[in-house]
Amino acid sequence: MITDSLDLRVLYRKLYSYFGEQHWWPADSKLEMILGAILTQNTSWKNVEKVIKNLKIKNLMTLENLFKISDEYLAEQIRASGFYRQKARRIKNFVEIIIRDFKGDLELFLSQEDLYEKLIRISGIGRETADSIILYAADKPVFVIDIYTLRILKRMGYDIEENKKDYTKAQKLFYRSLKNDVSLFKEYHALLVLLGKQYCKKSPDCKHCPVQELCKKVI
DNA sequence: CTCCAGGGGGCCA
DNA sequence: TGGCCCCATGGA
Repeated sequence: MITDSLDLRVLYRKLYSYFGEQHWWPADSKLEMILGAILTQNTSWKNVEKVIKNLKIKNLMTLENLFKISDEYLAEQIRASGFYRQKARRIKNFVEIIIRDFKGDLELFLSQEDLYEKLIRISGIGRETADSIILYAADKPVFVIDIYTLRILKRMGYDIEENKKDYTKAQKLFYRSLKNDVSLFKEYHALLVLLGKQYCKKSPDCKHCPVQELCKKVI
């Protein structure tokens, strides 16, 4: 088992030099970032882009308008992102908290000391979505773990399974290896997703993978 | 046709 | 806790 934290620093350097800056999260506002985080749950970003574009056209990229409309109407507007009835309710759950408990002040909500606990309490926002919001909307240094990250760590030889139960375990690996830097965490997560999408898929393309020398078994 | 995507919640042992 | 099932569209 590889436990040398140097590997995770080497991985970042190699990914960064190969792929370059990713400038995540791609969103025009914090609200858009948060909606994107909910909409992309187990869903391709391509579909989410369509929905975000549609929400802007329908003038629904505001807390007030999202609060006003019915679940059914919102569900119709986000149909292309899948799980649309659930996600409509999840978005409403979030919006209702901001409107009712924070007077619609999203910045005030994001500056809460116990932001993670407040986020995780909202039905439809789990660990990954909460961490994504804290990193990319509140700009606080948490390392986001997703299925790609778990898969990459596993294939590199770490004692990690592609299962949410190893979320905290995977997070600790990065915390032990890296300095607490918001920009670094933002960029690293984006690079891991990119690597996962292009080369470290379920059926991997190790032959062309830019970091295959860090992997335990190359297929 | 099948597989899977920038997850989360409910239920049950 | 952890395993299983459900949610659902759209692209490859």
